[in-house]
Amino acid sequence: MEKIYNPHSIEQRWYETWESNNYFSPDLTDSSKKNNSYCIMIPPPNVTGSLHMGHAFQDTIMDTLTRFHRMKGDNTLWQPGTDHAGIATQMVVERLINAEGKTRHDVGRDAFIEKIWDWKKESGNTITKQLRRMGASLDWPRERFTMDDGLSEAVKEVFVQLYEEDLIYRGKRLVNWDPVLHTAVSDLEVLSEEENGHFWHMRYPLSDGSGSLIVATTRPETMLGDSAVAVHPDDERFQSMIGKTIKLPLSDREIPIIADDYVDPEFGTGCVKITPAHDFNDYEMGKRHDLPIINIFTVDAAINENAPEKYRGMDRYVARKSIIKDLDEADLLVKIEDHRLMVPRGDRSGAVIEPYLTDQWYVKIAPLAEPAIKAVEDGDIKFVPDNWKNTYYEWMNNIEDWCISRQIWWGHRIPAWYDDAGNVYVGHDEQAVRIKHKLNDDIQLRQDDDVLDTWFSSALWPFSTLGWPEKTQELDTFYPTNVLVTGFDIIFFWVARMIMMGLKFTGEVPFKEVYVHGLVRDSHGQKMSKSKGNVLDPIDLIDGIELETLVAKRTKGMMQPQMAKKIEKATRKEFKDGIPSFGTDALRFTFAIQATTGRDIKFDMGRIEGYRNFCNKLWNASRYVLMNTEGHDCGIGGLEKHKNMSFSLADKWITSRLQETQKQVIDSLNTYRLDLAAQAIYEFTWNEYCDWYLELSKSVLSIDNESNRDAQQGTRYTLVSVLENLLRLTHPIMPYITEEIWQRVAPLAGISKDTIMLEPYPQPDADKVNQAALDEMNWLQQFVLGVRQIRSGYDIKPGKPLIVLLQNGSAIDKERLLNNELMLKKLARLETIKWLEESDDVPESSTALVGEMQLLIPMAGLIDVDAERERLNKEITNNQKFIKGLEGKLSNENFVSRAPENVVALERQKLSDAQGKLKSLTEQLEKLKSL
RNA sequence: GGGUGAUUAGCUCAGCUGGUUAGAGCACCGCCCUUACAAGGCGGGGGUCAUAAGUUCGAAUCUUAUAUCACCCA
Repeated sequence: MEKIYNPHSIEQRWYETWESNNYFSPDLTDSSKKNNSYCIMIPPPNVTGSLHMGHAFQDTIMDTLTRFHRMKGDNTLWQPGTDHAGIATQMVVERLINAEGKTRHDVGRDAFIEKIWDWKKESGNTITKQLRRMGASLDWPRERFTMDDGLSEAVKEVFVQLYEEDLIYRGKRLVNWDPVLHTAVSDLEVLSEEENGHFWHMRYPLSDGSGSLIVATTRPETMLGDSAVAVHPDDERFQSMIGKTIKLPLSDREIPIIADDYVDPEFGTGCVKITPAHDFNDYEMGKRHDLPIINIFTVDAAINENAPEKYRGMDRYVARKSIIKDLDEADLLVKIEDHRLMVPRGDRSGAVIEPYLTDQWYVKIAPLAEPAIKAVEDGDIKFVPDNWKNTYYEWMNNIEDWCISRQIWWGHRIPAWYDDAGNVYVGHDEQAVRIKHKLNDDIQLRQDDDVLDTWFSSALWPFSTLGWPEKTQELDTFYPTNVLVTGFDIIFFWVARMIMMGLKFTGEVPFKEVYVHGLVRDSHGQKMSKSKGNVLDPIDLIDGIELETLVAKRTKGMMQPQMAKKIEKATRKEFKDGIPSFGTDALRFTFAIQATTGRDIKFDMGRIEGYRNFCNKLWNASRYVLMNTEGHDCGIGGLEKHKNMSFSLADKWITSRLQETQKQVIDSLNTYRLDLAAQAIYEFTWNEYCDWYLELSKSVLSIDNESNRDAQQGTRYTLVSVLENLLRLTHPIMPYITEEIWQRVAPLAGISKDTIMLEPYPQPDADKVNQAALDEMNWLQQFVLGVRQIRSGYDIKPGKPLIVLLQNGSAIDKERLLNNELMLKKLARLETIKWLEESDDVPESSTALVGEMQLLIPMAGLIDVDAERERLNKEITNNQKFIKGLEGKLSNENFVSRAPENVVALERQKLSDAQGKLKSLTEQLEKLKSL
């Protein structure tokens, strides 16, 4: 093995091996495995997208769970696939066409869609290649795409069924209209943010000339569509005006003054202009009062022919200016206030969304939501962490009908046809519609131009990918799936809709648990975004990137070029030497150890560097093991085959600790605490296996004679078996490095298999936990630590051999010393260890305690008496404080009588230990004084 | 305005159903290139657990209020 861990040379090779051997595929030939199936559906990434840090985090979680369950013996499927991402993809391709100076309308619908398919072929494997780089063990032969034939069939089937049950309807409603994209978008695709704006106060004169009202608005151009002015029914200021009419300025229409509870008398002037065609609240009020709905906008949000001629054709903001000017000239503009208001923008186009009256398709959601709420209430679906169910309820209880039609070209075209009379026919295809409704060929049918919201097909993902509506073996085996891993941002878009559709069409929940993870942010806690220039590409962390390339990447194609300088400066400052190559395993470990439930991750370069170092540590520890075991007798088969093999304290201890670690890792993975699992692995590997066990093994391996053969065999056996177990334990989180090392180590443990990833996951064995060994090892560690502290405290060179004298030892201490003298000498660099008799003179020493036993290092020429005195005094003071606290506690009648017995006993034990220690420290101080 | 979460060492975070002299990594200080690893070893310093009140024999942990921050929904 190379001296330095080099992820590059191993990762690519192993992934190809795994994939080409179909190790990722579940076994469907054996029906007995049906009962222990495990399945995760990947949230399908946009087919034309590329991997970002959020994906990398999420995929690490899913792959860790998948590999864990596969090794546990479950029949495991991680289902891959991509999403056609209607608007996003269409926009990408449209931009390409725009660059050629054409629009999609110049190209035409069919040709445009053809171009998108071409684009998909070209760029669609970017993200799947990147998923492979992450080590994701997805079953690639099953890869699906939301627009492939099978899934499209499922979409039609669902649409037709819902329509036939009156759960899909077509209606003229106010929708969120994107005037740039020319399509309706759902509530969820609209992002409202507070922006600076104005509040215009306008005077509306009464028709009878008896006075006027002042209305305030943030969108004055909508006055062209006003059909009433509303006041609160109890508002005394306006009582006399209710029922009268107003002469609407500029339009010269007469509109009524109405009373409605909705009006907040405190807000603005207490009078609200009502524009039912262009405001959601006004629309509702218009329905209540039977007001006319006057649409004044074109699809571009320019003024249409329903408005006075003067304004027709003007863009909404041009019209706004013109209207303000005209009002001002007519002396009807009272004042303009600065105002912060919520501005709704399309999440794709960034355009200000207008409420707009159009014909759209809707899903009647209430009948679907009810069972979906119940499934969570009944515990059929559990959220992890649990509190997300509140967010889910909150939304589900206030859910509105879902607008599923989009006026774009890329997507599943709505399976509805119209005849010339305007009748609607819904069916799988035109032929089916004709047969069902007995329509002759001479009747012209025209398919609806709209396509379905992308989330409509995503909602079917958990069962459509498994072959639904066919009754497939895959559905039978893997549905309901086990867990959905997702960010909270799409609980509404996607999770809730999958639950509703899953229950509706399969009668079962689509997944039993929803694991909600946090967002990956930059090191300052900022969201990563192109415009901030703080985006990290997971592939760059794996492969490394030169500073210049990184700067170029971050500043290319900026929306606001003036930001480029700032970004360049910040990037050069943060990444002075670019980013080194950390490898996939280090990246995955970084994600895993930070995956505390429901918390965002601040991505810190220090962390990933630390875990790259951890990989190196594991690598080098393995080198040590191999160096000392290859070509030697490693006791393959264990005690059963080698009756004389003997185990040292260290062997028994590390074996015990391995069991405890395994238990903790398994428990943690079962409860989605990847952070605790990774933490346990890290600590065991570094702080126990490497820092103590490997060091202790050296003293056994250094004595190469006949009488030590059984002990060497035991140690070699333990070195190998613990490492082999540790590699399997770690594999789900770090697949590559564990496979690479395991290939060398497994044969030494008598295992000859092709891959670690199909080996069983380690199981803790309680019989292998040796409490006596754990206690004795603790004694040994205290001993070594005591010597090291003295050595370091007095600047004694690490290499200088020391003499240790022991006092006040019990029989156990004596026995333990006898057992471990060799190891102690080696670890603490001791020349001799000697018991002092009562009668012996005690030389000037610095001392440490191991329980009751005193450990003395003679000071002659090494240690400064004053310094030692000071050190003792300090420790005595600390100890006295501690004792005082304990005594206070134990003299408290309430504590002794009310606290559980074991707690009291523990405190008593602590007190007596501390008192013993104090006594011993005081004696030592006395000795120094008397000298 | 409503909701959710957070606040623990200089930084990034653990601390599970209340009982540790409050932990880790990074950073910091000192010593050391000891044949697995300097991407390392050994030792060390550093925290009134946001604030206040309460429950309790006992609170980082439970309750309430306040402050600050973040996100979601109006």
